[in-house]
This record gives sequence, structure tokens and C-alpha cells, in this order.
Amino acid sequence: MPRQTPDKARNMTRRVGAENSAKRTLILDATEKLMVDEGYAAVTTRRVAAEVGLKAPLIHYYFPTTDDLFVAVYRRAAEQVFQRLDAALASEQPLRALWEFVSDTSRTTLAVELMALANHRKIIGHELAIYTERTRRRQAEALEVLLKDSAIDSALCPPIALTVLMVGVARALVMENSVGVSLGHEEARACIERVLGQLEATPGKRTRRSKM
Amino acid sequence: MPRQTPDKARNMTRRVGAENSAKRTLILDATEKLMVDEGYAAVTTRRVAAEVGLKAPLIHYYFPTTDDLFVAVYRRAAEQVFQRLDAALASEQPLRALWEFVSDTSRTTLAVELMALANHRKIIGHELAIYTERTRRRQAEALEVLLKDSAIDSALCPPIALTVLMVGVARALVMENSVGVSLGHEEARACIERVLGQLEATPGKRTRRSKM
Amino acid sequence: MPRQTPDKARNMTRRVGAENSAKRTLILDATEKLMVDEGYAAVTTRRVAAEVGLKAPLIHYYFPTTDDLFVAVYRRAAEQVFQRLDAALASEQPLRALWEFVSDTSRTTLAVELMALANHRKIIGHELAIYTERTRRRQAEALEVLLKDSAIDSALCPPIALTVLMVGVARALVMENSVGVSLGHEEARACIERVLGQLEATPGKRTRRSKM
Amino acid sequence: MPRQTPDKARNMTRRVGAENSAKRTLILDATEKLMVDEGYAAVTTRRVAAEVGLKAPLIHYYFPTTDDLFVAVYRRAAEQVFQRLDAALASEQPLRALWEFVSDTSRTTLAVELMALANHRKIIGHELAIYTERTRRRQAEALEVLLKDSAIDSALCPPIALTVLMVGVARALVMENSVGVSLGHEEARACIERVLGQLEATPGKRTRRSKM
DNA sequence: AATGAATGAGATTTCATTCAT
DNA sequence: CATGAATGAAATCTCATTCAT
Repeated sequence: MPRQTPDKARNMTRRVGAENSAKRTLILDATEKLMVDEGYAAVTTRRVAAEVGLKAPLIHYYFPTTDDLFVAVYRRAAEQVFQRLDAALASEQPLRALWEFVSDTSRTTLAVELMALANHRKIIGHELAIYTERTRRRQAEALEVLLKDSAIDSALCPPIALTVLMVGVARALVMENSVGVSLGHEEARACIERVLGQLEATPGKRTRRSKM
Repeated sequence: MPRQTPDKARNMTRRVGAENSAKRTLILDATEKLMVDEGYAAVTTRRVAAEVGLKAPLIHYYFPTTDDLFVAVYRRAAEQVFQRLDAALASEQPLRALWEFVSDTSRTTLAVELMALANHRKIIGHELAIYTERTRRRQAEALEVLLKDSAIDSALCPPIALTVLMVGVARALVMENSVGVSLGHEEARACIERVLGQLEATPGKRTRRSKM
Repeated sequence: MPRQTPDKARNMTRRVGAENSAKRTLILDATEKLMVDEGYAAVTTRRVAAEVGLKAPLIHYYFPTTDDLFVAVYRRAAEQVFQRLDAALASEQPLRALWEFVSDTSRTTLAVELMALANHRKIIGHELAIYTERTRRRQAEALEVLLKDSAIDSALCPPIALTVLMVGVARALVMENSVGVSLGHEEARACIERVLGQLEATPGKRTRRSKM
Repeated sequence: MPRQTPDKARNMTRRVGAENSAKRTLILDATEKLMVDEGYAAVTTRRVAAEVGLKAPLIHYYFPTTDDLFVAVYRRAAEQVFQRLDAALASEQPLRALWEFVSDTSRTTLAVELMALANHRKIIGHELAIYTERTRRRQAEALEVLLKDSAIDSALCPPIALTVLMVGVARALVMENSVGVSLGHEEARACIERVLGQLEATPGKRTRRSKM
């Protein structure tokens, strides 16, 4: 596991390599892949360097501390999330797109790893919190519009609760998958999709039934 | 983070200390507390030893490798889970008790940590998978009985899916909490409790409308 | 140069090896020798280990951080200083013995190195300050008695000033020596010894004239 | 601490930047300030560069190796010393001026740092030795004239010894100051000034007494 | 004259584990 | 049971320096 960055190193200038250097991107790619495939604990200077075919100290040239590297990975991912989220919400079947989005395996795996990481790295934790709340709000707003006159009873389950539930379930499925558990997953997915289908099927009116 | 057990050490005889030694228990308690409070990465031979007031190598007397220690923590927790799960399902308001059980903070935190750990420790991963599936099946069976003729339409959402959803949401809430995110949590909890209330309120009958 | 100890490591348990272990002593000896011969900057885990024929991490077993090592060297030296200082002051010709003591090459070299080190290591600096003042007071008290009715005019140059001057000159000679400068040293030493001779020659009385 | 120059780099052409470039001067200023404020160990390519707002490799353009940088700092300081020394000796109260000169804090701090540095850098050591002896000779000559017929008995304490003592005491005061020791300093200074006063007060003759 | 990129070498420290007692 | 001692392996980070541009 990446040993904690000694405090001494913390207040140095960050982000040394040019923002768009090809190598910088390569390093981020490799780190992300490592996190998804083997967990954040597999991310060490050496390992990343080996993965990209660079020498270890060069990693530090681009990302002075390992935290900087993690933060960079996180920020890049967050950027993409916002774009893809908007795309999903603007699509034909926004609900379904949203679900597909939050249950996208590799993206969610990364999110889960960052969350685990955040337990030990205050900086990550803080950034993650801000971003999570931002995303959540965005989703809730979108849902508010989408479900305004749908079958769902927003007194029973307001949009923001809905996003919490969706995201939560998605994350759990991914986590379990990564340890090889899949019992009930299919049923859960089916169930969710059925509900979504019902919701989307009743874009307009007064269906008395189907409440969630 | 607990460095990976060197392969050299792998084929040792396991479980040296007597199964019920008081110290063994102390070590397990300390380890569990560490995992819940600071994450699994805080668990190192030294740290645990310091916590219990013992010398590091003694930990190895009871748990030859750190993996053994984790496995033992896990197994002990799993035992308790089964007992408490049974108690919950046999209680007055089994649904509500079940929800309280799966969303119990400290227990779930431990579960999440073990899950994160499992990413890097095959042995843990394997044990975890077996146990998770066992618990799930048990829950599903119980739900099957409980909801047989309740309001819920088991075609729409079969019991096993329900346990996946409940457990997933609970875990997500705990994880987010640990990084300081709580936006929407209250709403989500309220929503779930409302649904549970509805289900329990209709112990008998023939509600034609399927609500989830 | 020994890189600064990361803060993280600071509040761990100190002094691990038994106080009187033979190896502990060996390590201290080697460190002290290194400091005297090549300066404090030559003290690195590796170097010390090589010098004693041990493996580098073992140094950390006895002295968790390099600061701990320096502090231990310093404390041991300080102990000896007090003993030898008392012996000197109790001897036949206390003034001369004192001068010989403060101008003892290897001891003073160590002191100078510790002083240089203290510039960068707050802990050392603090300990050093305390000890220096303690020694100084002890010397001044002794001089007070010794010179009570000697030729020296304590209004012109009180005992405490005298110790400052003696120690200062001695240190300067040693420092210069270590860079190969010796011009005027012999004359300075001779001069000091002549003054000391004069002072000791007039143990009693009546020099009306104040000489320094 | 400035890591030792790898031997590989040793036989390069030296002094690349123009002797009087403004940036060269800036670099020297920054280095000197660093040495005085934080000790020579704080002098690293990066640190100096940051201080002047330049990029690290540019330092190497002006001073191929770090040793070259130190030597340049040293030489520039030495130049100034000679000029100020001459001024002091030509002043109204040359003795007092000399004392003020040798006990000037920031200059002496730099000298002490260079001395400490010299322990580890042969080149510095050598240059330092030459310069120290030159300065010493110059001071001794001046004192010889100044004290020719003063109260001081040059048989008891020849001029060259006197410079050694003065410089030594001054350096010691500065060093102790930097670690926070000041016990007895005031008394020592007072004592020295009293002696200087006495000496200057007797520009001419016939005091047979008052020897130092 | 200046700089982004790269790198070899090395420093400190942590950790799991073994071993002899 | 318990523990002091020892150690291989690795992780993070720093630094002086080179090189191509």
C-alpha cells in the first residue's frame, strides 16, 4: 500500500509535468487501470512506473507525492462523470440511461476504490465528498423533472432518495462482483429495470398503481 | 496497509494459539476495532500489538500470518451475524429488524472493510463470497415466508432481489458516511422505512396493486 | 545527510533495544566516531550499519528514527562530560585541568558537530541548549571558588564570562583544525596557558593589580 | 544536505555564466541567505532555484556543480571581508572596529556554516584554510602596529594570538546563539569591551601593569 | 540563455516474519 | 508462552545532474 506521504512533502508545488503531456496521461491511465483491476493498494510508484515502462522517480516528477497522483486520477474521473451524466440525462430514456450509467462496472469500481482510499487519505476524502454531493444534487434535479408527473409518489420517495438508492445498489453490485458474489444480482437488476420501465412507460398521467 | 504475506510463509501450520485463549480474543477485538475505526490498512502486526499491550511477534504466535488474523476476524464476525440474523428474523417486526440489522453501522463498516480487503487477499475474498451467499440465501428464505401474502408482488421483485437491494443500500450509506457524505441519506432511510411500514401493515391480504 | 524524520514517525515508542545492549553501544560508538571523523552529515543509517557490520534496518530497531540516534549519542556524551568536568575541577590544578578538558580535541569536535546538527534538528537544539547552560553554570560556580582570591579581577571578567571565553576559544581552535588551519594556534594556546599559570601561581593574595 | 557531487561531474568546465550576470548575483544572494538563515544543509539546487524564481537546471548553468556554487559564495564573501577588514583597521578606533567586525552576526554565521560545510567538502576546506590564514595574517600585522606601545605585553600575548582569541570567541557566541544559548554572553562581551577600552585608552606608554 | 524531461543513486522508514532463547 | 533480536523486501521521496531542444 502506498505509504502515507510524509507531511514535509505536502506543501511543495504540485502538478509538475505539463497538464497535457502524453506521459502524464499514460501514468493516469495506468494508475486507473491498476485501481480498477487490483485495488488502490496496488498503486505504488514502482508498480505504476513498471506498468508504463518508465523509471520510478519519473512518476514523482509528474506527481510529486502519491496523493497528488490519486487526486489527479480522481479529478480526471470526476470530469468525465459530469459529462457522461449530462449525456445520460439528455438521452432518449433518461432513467434507464442513468441506471446504466451508475451501474457501469469499471467506473463504479473506480469510485468504490476511491472511497476505500478516502478512508486513509484525508485529501481524497474531502474532494470525494464535495464531488459526490455535487453529482447527487445534479441527479436529483434531473430526476425531479423527469418524474414530475410520473407514477412515482415523490412524497413516498423523493428524487434525492431515489438517487441514493440507485447509486447505492449499483455500488453494492459492483463490490460484490469483485469478490465473486453474484447471487441475486440478476434478480435485483431485473427488478430495478422493471420498475424503471414502469416509470418510463407512464410519462404522463394518473396511473393510480405502481408506486415505489 | 498490511503488506502481502510473503509466499515463503504461506505453507505454515495455522492456528497455533488455543482457540479460546483470552489473548486470542483480545487480539481479535483490537483488530476488529482498528478495522472499523481506521480501516483495514491500519492493521499491522505492530499496531495491533500496541493496542493490546503485547509484543508484535506474539501476534504471530496466535496468527502465523496476517491473513490468518484477518480470516479469524472475519469468521468470528460471520458467526455473530448468523446468530443475530436469526434473532432479527424471529422478532416481532422481522422486516424492520432486518433493516436495522443490515444498516447497523459498525457491523456494516466491518463488512465493507473486509470487502475492500478481499480485493487484495484472495483467501479473504473466497471466504467472504461463501459467507455472503449463505447469508443471502438465509435472508431470502425468511423474506419469502414473511412476504408470502404481503403487498409486495414477488414477480416484480422477488425476495432475493429485495435482500440485495436492502444490503446494498445499507452498505452505501455506511461508506458514504465514512467519507463525510450524508446528502439524501435521511430521505433514503425515511423512504425505506415507509415502504417497510407499508409492507408490515398489510400482513394478510389481497392487495391487487403491486407496490414496491 | 540524514533526511529529516517525517513527522509521522515522531510519536512512536522510543529507545527500543535494551538500554545496555552491547550492539546498542557499538552503534553509538560508530555514530560518534563518524561524527568526529567525517561530520554529522556522514551519519546515515546505511553508513552506520556498514561501520558496525550490521544490516541497515537493525539500526532502526534500536533507534526508530535518526533523530533518536543523534539524541542518544548526545545524551551519552553529556553524561560523560559531567563526570569528567567534576574530575577536572577536583584535580590538583583545576584551572589547567579545565582548560585541557574544554580543549580536548575529539570531545570538542563532537560538541561542534552536535551544534551544527542542532541548526537543523530542533530536538537536538533544545537538548543542547539545556545541557550547555547546565555545564556553563557548573563551570562558573567552580571558577568562582577557585578564583575567589586569585589575581583575576572578577569585576573586570566574572567567572561566567571566563568560561564562555575559554570554551569559545577552545571550540574555535578545534574547528579551525578540522579544516587545516593552525596559524596562531600555538601562540594562542601558549598565551592562555601563561595566563592560567599566573592565576594558579597566585593562589592567595595580594596582587593589587588586576590582570586578565 | 547537499548530496556530494558525483565524481562523474567533477571534471567539467567551470564557471559558465558570465561573471557579472545579474542572475548570477541573485543566485549567490539567495544561497548566502539560505546558509545564514537555515544552514548550509538547506542549500539544494531546487531550493535555491525556488528562492530566486528560476528553474533548477538553470542554477547548473551558472554553477555546474553545487560545490562550484558554494565556492563562489565563499569567494565573494571573502572579497568583502578583506575590504571591510581594511576599513575597520583604518578607522578611528581600530580595536573596537575589529571586534565589531569579527562579532558581526550574519557574517560570522556564514563563516561558521562554511566551516561546517568544509568538513564534508574538501575543496571548500582548502579554500577556507588559505583565506583564513590570509585574514589572520592581515589582522595580526595591523594589531602589531596598533598595540606596539600599548598596555598589552606582546610577549605574554602576541598579536596573532590575540586575533585567534577574538575570532574564536566571536564565533562561539554566534554558534551558541543559533541554538538558543546565551548564558554568560553578555558578561563575556562586556569583559572583552572593557579590555579593549583599556587598551585603546593607553595609546602611549608606560603602563607596566595591565597585561592580558 | 533557458527549460522540460529524465534518471541513477541513495536516504529514511515500515513491515511481516523468523529464530533462538 | 513469550520476547528480544534480526532481516529481506519494499515503499516513498529527494537530489544532483544530464540532455535535447
